[in-house]
Amino acid sequence: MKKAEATRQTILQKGFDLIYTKGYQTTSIEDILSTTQVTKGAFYYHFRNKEEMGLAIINELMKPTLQTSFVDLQKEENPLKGIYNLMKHLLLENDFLKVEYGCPASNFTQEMTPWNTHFSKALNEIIQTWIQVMTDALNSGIEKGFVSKETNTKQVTIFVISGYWGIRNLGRLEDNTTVYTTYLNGLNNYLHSLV
Amino acid sequence: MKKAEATRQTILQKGFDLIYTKGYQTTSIEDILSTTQVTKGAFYYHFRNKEEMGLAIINELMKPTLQTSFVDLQKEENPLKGIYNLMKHLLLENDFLKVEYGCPASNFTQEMTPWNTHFSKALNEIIQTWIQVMTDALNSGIEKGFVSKETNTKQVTIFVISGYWGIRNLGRLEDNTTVYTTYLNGLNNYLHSLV
DNA sequence: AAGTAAAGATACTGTTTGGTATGTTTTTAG
DNA sequence: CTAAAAACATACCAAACAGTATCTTTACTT
Repeated sequence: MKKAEATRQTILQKGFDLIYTKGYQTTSIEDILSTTQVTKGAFYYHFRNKEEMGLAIINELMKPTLQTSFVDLQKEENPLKGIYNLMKHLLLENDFLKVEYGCPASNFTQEMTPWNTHFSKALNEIIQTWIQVMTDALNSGIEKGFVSKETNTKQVTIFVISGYWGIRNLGRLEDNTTVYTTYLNGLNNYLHSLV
Repeated sequence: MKKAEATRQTILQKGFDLIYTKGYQTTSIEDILSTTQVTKGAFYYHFRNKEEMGLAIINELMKPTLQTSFVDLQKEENPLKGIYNLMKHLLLENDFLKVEYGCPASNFTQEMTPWNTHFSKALNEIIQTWIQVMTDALNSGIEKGFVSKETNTKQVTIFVISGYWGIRNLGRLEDNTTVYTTYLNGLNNYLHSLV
């Protein structure tokens, strides 16, 4: 990796870390600079402003990362199992995502949506892809007989993703993984009702 | 109402409006002052600082408002119907809550949790009350035969509330009530699986 | 009506912060 | 090797903002 590209990645990575743990607005550019070896000149060489960095974090860091989690869903034969395992993985086993910090995409959405349309648009693209992948998985699950034919796959997808975002929010408040296991049990029961 | 109390309420009300639509951090005290007839002197007479105002908004405005929505849940005989109607009301019929702005409590939580424990605590109290009320309703629903005896009421509550918070988040992104109706249908199916 | 405390108005301050101007070093192309 | 462009460094600026100091008006009590 070229050196210039390395500093760019440093900024994005550290920027993501700080924003994930503290929020976008409470993370100042100075914060990023002081916790790295990057100077202001370098920062503004790579990004026109703070917003451009934020968008780069979404598009170049978060998007690809989430993309990989879709793979787990796609390689599982039974989508109901796939969905449950994905959620379990995201909530309990992924040591990149922490309870107390919630879901990066969800956090970002909540904080930025009211006043920044660019962010909303970028985030919406991510979530729409997720919805698409899950719906497709459920549809093929119907064909393979894993899911009841009467299932409205789009509806189930929306329902499941809502639950995920919500529980992440709740998890932050309580700062405790027991709500996660409780949620997962609830999800499990729900998914079984779709067979 | 005394005049002093009136200005205090003006601040809280306008503060809530702005925070609900724009977020806490993007709402400056100057914003509140310029959209009301209140001056800085008056503001700082009533509140020691911005945080104290935020907490007052949670405790004196949001808490009581949410309390009233619980009543709907408690007066319904069948808790499953009660839950569905409550959600439907909150999502589609309450013209105080807007799609594009989401759920005030959820928004606040997301924005403040990472850096302000006072806010988290106040918000957690609200949500814990909500959980309690819903669980109680479901428990009495079991006794009355509306809900299956095998139901884990706490689990169902967590599952339902997560869904609500999540869909509000999703609704903001898409800025469209169709996700709400989709969600409500999903919720309806889920609740029927508990009979 | 007068005196006192509550309530409100105005001007100001210190700091944070995003962003710029300008200069220096490093890399790359020819 | 050298010139030019890319990459980085430092000092500075203007705006926004939370909060304070001080002064004036309003409301209440006796």
